[in-house]
Amino acid sequence: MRVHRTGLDLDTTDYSINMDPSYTMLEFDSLRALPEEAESLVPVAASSPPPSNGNLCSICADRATGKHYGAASCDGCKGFFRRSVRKNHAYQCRFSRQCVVDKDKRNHCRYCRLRKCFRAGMRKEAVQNERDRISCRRDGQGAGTLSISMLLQAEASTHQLQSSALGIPCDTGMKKVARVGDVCESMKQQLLLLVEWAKRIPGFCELPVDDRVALLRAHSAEHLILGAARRSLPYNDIILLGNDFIISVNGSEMEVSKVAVRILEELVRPLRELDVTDVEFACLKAIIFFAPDCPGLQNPQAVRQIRFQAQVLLDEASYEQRGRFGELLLMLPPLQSVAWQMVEQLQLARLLGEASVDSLLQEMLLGEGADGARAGTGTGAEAATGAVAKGPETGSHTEVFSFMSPGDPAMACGPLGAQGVLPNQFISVILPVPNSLPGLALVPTQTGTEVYRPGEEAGMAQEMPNSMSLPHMHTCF
Amino acid sequence: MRVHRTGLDLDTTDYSINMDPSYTMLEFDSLRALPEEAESLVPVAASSPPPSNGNLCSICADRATGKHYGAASCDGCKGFFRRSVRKNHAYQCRFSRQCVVDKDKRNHCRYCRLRKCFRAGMRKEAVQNERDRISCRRDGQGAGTLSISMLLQAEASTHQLQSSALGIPCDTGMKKVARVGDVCESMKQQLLLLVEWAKRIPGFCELPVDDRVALLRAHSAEHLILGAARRSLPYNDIILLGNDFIISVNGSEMEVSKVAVRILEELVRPLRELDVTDVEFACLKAIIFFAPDCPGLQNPQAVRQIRFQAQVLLDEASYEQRGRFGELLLMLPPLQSVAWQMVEQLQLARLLGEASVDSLLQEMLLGEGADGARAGTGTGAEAATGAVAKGPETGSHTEVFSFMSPGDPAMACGPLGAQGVLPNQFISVILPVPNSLPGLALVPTQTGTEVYRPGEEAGMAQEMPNSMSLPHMHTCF
DNA sequence: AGTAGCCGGTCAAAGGTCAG
DNA sequence: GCTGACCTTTGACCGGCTAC
Repeated sequence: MRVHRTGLDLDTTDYSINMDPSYTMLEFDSLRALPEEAESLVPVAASSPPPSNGNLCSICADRATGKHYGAASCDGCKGFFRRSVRKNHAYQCRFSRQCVVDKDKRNHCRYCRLRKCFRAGMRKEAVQNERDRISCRRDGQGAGTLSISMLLQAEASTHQLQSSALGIPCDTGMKKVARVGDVCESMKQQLLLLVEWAKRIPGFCELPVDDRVALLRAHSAEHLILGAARRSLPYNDIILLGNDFIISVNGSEMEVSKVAVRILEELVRPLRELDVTDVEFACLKAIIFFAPDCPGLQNPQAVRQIRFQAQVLLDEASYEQRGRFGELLLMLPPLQSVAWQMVEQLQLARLLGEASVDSLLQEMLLGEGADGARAGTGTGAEAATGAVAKGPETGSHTEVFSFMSPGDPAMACGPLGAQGVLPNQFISVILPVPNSLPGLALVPTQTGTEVYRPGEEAGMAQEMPNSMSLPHMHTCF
Repeated sequence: MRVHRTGLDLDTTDYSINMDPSYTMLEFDSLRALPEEAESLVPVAASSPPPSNGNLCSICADRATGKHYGAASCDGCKGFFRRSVRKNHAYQCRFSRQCVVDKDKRNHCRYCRLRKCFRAGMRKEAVQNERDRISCRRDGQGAGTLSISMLLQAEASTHQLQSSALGIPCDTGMKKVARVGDVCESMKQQLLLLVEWAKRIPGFCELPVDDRVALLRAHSAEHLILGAARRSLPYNDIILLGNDFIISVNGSEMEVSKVAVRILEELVRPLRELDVTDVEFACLKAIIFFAPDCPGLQNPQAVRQIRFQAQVLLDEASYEQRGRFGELLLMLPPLQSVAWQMVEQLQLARLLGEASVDSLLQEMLLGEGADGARAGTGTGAEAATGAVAKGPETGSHTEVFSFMSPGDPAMACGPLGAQGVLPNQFISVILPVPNSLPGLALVPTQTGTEVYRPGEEAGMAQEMPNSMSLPHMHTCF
């Protein structure tokens, strides 16, 4: 054990500097040290080539001697992990399980050290096992590797677009209370931004086009709600829409304000209490988006893998505070619930003629003709294997009740025939930019399948023929 | 531990640099410098090794156990030096700082002993930070907190009850395919077991009675689904019910089998891939149960705290596999989704007269007259503060659509008047044990508010008058 | 054939323990 | 409370195997 100094005793200065390392940086390091994979859990979560931390131990930030048991680590953490696994040690933290694990203090708490080993990607299966090592599979490289910076960029780009492209003044003092139409307009804008966001995620662009469509539809309502909640964090008792209208608890129409109250109580309040960071928001968004049990996915495993990465990124980003990661993930069920209620309200408003719902909202939010707008709904991600084959029974009571709720199970399990038809039409609708967002510039997607044709987008969403894209739902009305 | 110092020991300079820590041992540092003559470049260690040879302590001439902190020394001097440095002890010589330090008299003067340690070449830099305790782990188990063993006990007790109390053989080969009635019967049994389970959780028993009722209602459907999924893990393509009936993907009625497919695809499959443990199941159950955004809670913070504990327990139980905790929590949104679909099916079946839904199912699953059976729904946990005050608008379109879906928002946000009326009645219904579970013995709860009265429970659920307990929902039909 | 990467093992020298 | 005989843990270094 080299007590402190290496042969070259120049470390002394470094030492005093490292005494108080910004812990976040250490986290960042370990965060980049994404492990190869997580067993059967997820195929191959690509190992990220650690750009900055090069040869730092992802557990304690000491000098790493290579990858050991799945994580770049120093000899100390390597030996510690091996001994712990071999002897099946059950450590206990004498404090609150948030001990700092760095070069100086790594021996202070074995529980927290071991835990950080696991978090950094060490796997106990790698101990004592064969020497073969799967290191051949080490480079997933660019394919499907998520990173914080990528997510932040995607987020920033849509925010840029939002504030610069909208012709509506965003910073004037008095904000107008939104009416139903304003809400719909805002939702539409936000949905377009969601598409933009998704296109900035390389993993998304590499998915089959049908899967991309499915993902865009599946949780769009939750993204709207999450975005609204986030936007409203600085305010009290109002929801700030993307188009600068507000929804007030007291001053808005009843149907609208009911959802608003839930957003404030169940989402804004806990988000505020957690003081969620931008990074955490970005991760949450990706976690919601890449839902592997989204109905009709051709390649759910790829989606699961991306979500896994996002989930691990969030874990790393929120590691410093004990229990924080769990609290963040536990926002998702209420978010889903509120989102559904919003969709129901929208449905209702449309039925009553209070809102004009254009095709975009129809297809993304109301899940027209498909299973969209519902979380983890439908026959399941892998349903295409057979369970869906007996779909056509939907007709029995379905048509009667299908208008009951956009989340009606009969709809969700409806024939998947629409999948073959809808997606391409759908994507042609949502990818071009309507005039309402004049400054919005689309970057070409990496797959090149969708092309932005400047002349064709105007009013397209409204004018799109429904005959093909709404094969099922519209027959119910 | 190898101390990697070469013959060139530049510590002298370091020493003077490190002088600051207001340490009275500084005295010894300078003292140590004293013996050096003009040649301060000569390493101390090189000059120190006194005639005292390999296996003699260079401080007290006792038998040395090796090199410690830079000098061959015995365990006594080693420990003495470590303690002195660690505790920053300031000794004083009562004589003239010329005390003899040998095996016999080494404890006579700590000042002179420590000085001799330094002179022999011991360096305080070689003393490390305090480490973790090796043995004797004291369990700082706080009272009133959740624990794994508590959760496992609660789980085990309901399993015991289940297998011993049911008059139905559980291990015969051929299992019967459930019809709608069988499903309902199973659900009812499981809901009663859920109540039993909850009563084994001390934190639950300490909640206000209305909150206990609210929690029991809020996510009962998810518990049924989770239980079914868990029970079905060992099988393929079937759902095993608690009463030993099965739901087959192919052989069951359509409505039932649709939910079954989703359970299999979205829940059983990932749970199986994760190979979820009993402990993890137990934690998940508690996390689902203690939902702080359950509508109408008087004390959401207490519930949030319990869930936090459960969530942290799960984290600790699953931290050995990277990303596992997140994957487990991410089962909850699809679970919620499937649960709602099941409730909708149940509602539908009841509408069509296919199922006889008794009061228990009505109140716990369908959320009659309250917001139950929905996850994180309603006006929010803290809604009672004011948002609900303007509830009565529910009547507008609500009655028309309230049967649309058990999760209908209009219902969820309905007047909370029911809360004052329902709970106590409700709890009186679900706490006694119907005859269908003859062997089920209730343990008295710790609060003592509910008492098991053996003579009164028979058929109570069925016979309970609906007039009070279903003030809202039943008027819709 | 050589080298890089990762696993296993070793053991001096850290650490902690707990009667006395 | 300190001491020190006795035990555990740490980690720098090295040997060996596999893949490229």
